[in-house]
Amino acid sequence: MSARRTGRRPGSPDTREAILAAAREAFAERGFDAASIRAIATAAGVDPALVHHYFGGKEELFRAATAFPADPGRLLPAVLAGDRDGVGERLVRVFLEVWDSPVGAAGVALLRSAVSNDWTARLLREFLVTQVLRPVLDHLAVDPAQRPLRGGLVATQLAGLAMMRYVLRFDAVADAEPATLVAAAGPTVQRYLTGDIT
Amino acid sequence: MSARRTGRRPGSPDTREAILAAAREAFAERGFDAASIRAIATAAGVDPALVHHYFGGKEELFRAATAFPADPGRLLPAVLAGDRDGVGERLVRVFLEVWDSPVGAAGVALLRSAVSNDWTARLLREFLVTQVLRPVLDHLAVDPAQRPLRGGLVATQLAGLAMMRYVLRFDAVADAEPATLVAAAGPTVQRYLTGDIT
DNA sequence: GTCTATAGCGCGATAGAC
DNA sequence: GTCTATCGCGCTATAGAC
Repeated sequence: MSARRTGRRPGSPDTREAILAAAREAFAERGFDAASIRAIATAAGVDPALVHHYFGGKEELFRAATAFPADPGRLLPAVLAGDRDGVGERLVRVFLEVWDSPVGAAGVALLRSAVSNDWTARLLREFLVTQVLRPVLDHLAVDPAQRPLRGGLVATQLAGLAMMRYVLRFDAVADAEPATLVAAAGPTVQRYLTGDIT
Repeated sequence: MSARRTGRRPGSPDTREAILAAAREAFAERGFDAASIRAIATAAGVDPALVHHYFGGKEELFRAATAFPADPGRLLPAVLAGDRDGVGERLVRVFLEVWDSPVGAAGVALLRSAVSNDWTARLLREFLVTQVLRPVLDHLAVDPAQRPLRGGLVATQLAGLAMMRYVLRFDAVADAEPATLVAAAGPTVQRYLTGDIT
């Protein structure tokens, strides 16, 4: 899907998008460090220097490629609407929907890079906390003293799911139907959010 | 930084062990790709060429450094002994004990490297399946048709725990008491092993 | 046994020609 | 706007001197 620009664009209008798509894929596949501008440029059919021309540097390219296209502010209301006991299941369901979709590559890129790169790790932590965990815990009016731990536990299950399904590609998890994983992990997340964890 | 002495290191008691220790730490901290033999050699106070002399190559050094010193065959009996409903908790407890101990660095190295390196990912998958999941599922006599999924789910929770506690260092999880995490994640693992996941 | 030196590679980045 | 050419770097690995 490419947004067409109105008005005359110098050169090929799609070049920028092609670079971004190639970058997203490369970062998702190999992580920030291992992905190379040269390989991205080749995949996009352009010259490496052009990438610098458009984006300035590798970090800026990464940020542009992973700028989260799925605005959690738009998705969370659907998770939070409805009964309190169903938040866990709905959170896992939306999580899988996003990550299974094409934009999920940005998430994979972020996760894969966060493992061996400090500043992308911070990016991921902040995204998780401020965009996902905090709003959910707020909405459920969880005891503030328990929020860090409960949020962290939710993060372990979601991150583990993402790791096995998208990064390490553990067969049984990677090939499972979303509904199967929702049924399995939904109650876990629900318990971490509102259940008895002592 | 210049602890360097000219001439031959006399009677260095165990240069090999020093290199292995430095390697384990470097691989745990930065992953296979990002860790460099040069840095490892410097940390161990030896010349990079000496590392090659002892171990032959980077891959062999990695294998030597992560050769799992905690034999699961020795630890699993304690997990499996006892009531069937306590396997989840005991598995999480032993898991944390091993990873919190010095030898846990090998696990962190393996996990961190598996993310951006195909053959270390395979190493990790095989270790998980053959050394941990399969014996546990066998012992519990889980329906063979369900073993891949149930094993995969257990893997998501354990891997997520390891990611948050040791790799991404999500505060609430990294600083939590082992007992807290056992109480929280134990029942999850137990349910994935023997509970209702439909 | 240990170190110096270097080959050979891929990388990010940039200058400047068209 | 796009590309060629190149700089400077860090890496693994090896050859060979002490």
